[in-house]
Amino acid sequence: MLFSKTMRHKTVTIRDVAKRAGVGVSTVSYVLNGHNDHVSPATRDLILTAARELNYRPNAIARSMVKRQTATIGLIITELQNALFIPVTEGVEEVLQPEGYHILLASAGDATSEVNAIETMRAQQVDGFIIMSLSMRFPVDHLLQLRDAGIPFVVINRDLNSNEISQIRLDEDSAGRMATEHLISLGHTRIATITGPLSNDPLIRRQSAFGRYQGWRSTLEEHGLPISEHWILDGHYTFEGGYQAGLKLASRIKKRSGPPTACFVASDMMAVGALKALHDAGLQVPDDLAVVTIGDPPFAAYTIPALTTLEMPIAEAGRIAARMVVESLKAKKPLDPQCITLGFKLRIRESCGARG
Amino acid sequence: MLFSKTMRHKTVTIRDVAKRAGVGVSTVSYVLNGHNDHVSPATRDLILTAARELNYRPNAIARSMVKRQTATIGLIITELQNALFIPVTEGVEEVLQPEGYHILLASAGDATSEVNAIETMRAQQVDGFIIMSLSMRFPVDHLLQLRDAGIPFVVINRDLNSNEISQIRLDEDSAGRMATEHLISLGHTRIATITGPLSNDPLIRRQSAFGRYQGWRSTLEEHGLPISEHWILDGHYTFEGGYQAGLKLASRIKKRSGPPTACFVASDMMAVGALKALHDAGLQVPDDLAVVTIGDPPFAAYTIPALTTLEMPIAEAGRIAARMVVESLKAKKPLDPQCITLGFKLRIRESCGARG
DNA sequence: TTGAAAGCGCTAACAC
DNA sequence: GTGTTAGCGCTTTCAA
Repeated sequence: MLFSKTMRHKTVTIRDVAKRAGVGVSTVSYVLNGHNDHVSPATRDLILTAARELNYRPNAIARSMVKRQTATIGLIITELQNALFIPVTEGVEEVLQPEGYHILLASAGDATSEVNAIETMRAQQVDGFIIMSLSMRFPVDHLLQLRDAGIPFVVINRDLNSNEISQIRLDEDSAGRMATEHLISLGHTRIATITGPLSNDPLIRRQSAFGRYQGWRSTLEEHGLPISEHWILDGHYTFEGGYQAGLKLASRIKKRSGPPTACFVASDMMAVGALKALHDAGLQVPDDLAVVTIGDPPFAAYTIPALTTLEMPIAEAGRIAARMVVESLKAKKPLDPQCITLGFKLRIRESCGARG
Repeated sequence: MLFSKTMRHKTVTIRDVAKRAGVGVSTVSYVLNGHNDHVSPATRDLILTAARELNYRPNAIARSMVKRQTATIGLIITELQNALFIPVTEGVEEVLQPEGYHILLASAGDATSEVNAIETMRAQQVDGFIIMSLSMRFPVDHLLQLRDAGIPFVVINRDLNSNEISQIRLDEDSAGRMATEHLISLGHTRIATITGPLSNDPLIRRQSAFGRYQGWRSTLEEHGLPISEHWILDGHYTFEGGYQAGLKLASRIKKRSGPPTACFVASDMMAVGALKALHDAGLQVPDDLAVVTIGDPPFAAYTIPALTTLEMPIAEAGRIAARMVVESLKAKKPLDPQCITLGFKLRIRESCGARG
């Protein structure tokens, strides 16, 4: 260490480096930014050693100040507790980091705090936004405002019927269809469903829940298969909700009055709950009830039985979103609004039986 | 909207507000920062309306520039995929957000990228750091350097034998002991363990794995209970590792040559794997083998059987860490290094039998 | 009670 | 090739 303890709070600036190297600040700036074409190798070395000797550390804030960009992207998540948080963040980081962008993170569970988070981050001068939501209905005004401000951003997993906003959606309807088709292809004709929150309360209702449910319903209708209202159970997208729904299903099966032989469970958490309920009720999966679900968490292969499920392309959504805003930033062109819809992939394991 | 589309990129500055209100910039600054004592209510109103009319948005970057602090904390995580990521982040955000601090997020899986991440964030002028690790052995030099720079930071869950660095540790040893004691209190005398990576390779080895293993071992020794080397299986802290270890345990149990009747599984992921292995082998938990584990993920109550486990105080660690660095920042005093050790809490469910 | 002015550390014309 | 200089938008003495 070159510094005594007493000096350590004095920040070394580009001016100090310039002085020590006996050159002007702009030359230092050029070298530090790799604009070597304009600088002779000799001065270059001079500057580099001076910087090293002084333990110089460029101040990115000052740089942002003049360049008027921060190389920082705001990542807003509606719920940290949500399992999707990990994969999006992974995807986002994976593309942002090599591009030299940083992530400013905030969680915002409702519309008000989302507005606040965006406002704060705009104050922090983030260059763009990635907003990962829970597919609830949210007001859209503040997003349009963002767009008007020319700040690139993309919304993942929200139900927006605006074509002025870039968004990445998951094809929930076709997920419901794929799951149901899978069950039908296995010979099932009596198929129940455990849904996410279908409430009309916009604060609770999840669009994904509705989409998945619709997919299930349409598929049964198209195949001319029976739909019993008793076979539609709301599991609230929670473990416990899935458990309770599973219990109801189990009692129905035990009564043997034309019970379902299969069930489409709209989320992995609910599926885990349902599996336990069925087990607790003394029923066998898949023999008494085949189960297919959505979401492929790490534990899906280790439940009893292992879950046949539709993998959600969440990390991919994160990657795409990140790429979109980075592209826009690099091209210095506004992000022209597009809606990308991502599909799900079937992972066959045990919960629908050995054949699939 | 007051602006036409063409003007929307012209940023409104404090000077514009001052001009419009017919006052000096300093007065505007006072008002905007709530230093109302020095300003007459009349001018105050003037300024506030001017700001509103211009849709003025303060530039936090410029502010940071002069105040030389950013109200931003760097959060460095060794592995986004790790389940602990969610609870720490939650804890950290919970205390940081109301204090007006922001989170700059980065993942860094090895020592080199940790050094890089810290360097980048220092360039970004973060005010402090929270470093959440995987309890591997990491070099400590860059941390000491951070400390010398007077930047407050705390390290969570790393095995540092430096008393110059603030850290929050989990009492892994006593977790191992508690788990084992629980099994013993239930009458078990033949107790196996599935451990985390115990390898001597510092890149793989986890200190937590070692601590938990030691806790198990010491407890058995103190009780004069037998320890068979065959009862120590490395499950690598993964689902699959737990599964494989579970399979081995199962074959040992079936041979009936003095098999273990209980097992301390050092992580919840491994426990889930082991549960499945035991099930696949046709064995019953807890009847054929009681299982106690560490980590209380949301699904723990819904495995078959539900996991009796030791809850890790990870969110609490995040909260404490965040509080520590915020305190230090507010007091403008260096964080005096302390090592806080957090304990685990027993959650009794089904995997050790109805009695516990 | 208010305003003018001097920076915070850096980049990028613009001169030489 | 290299140095001088004018800001980026804000806070904060210091005078008035």
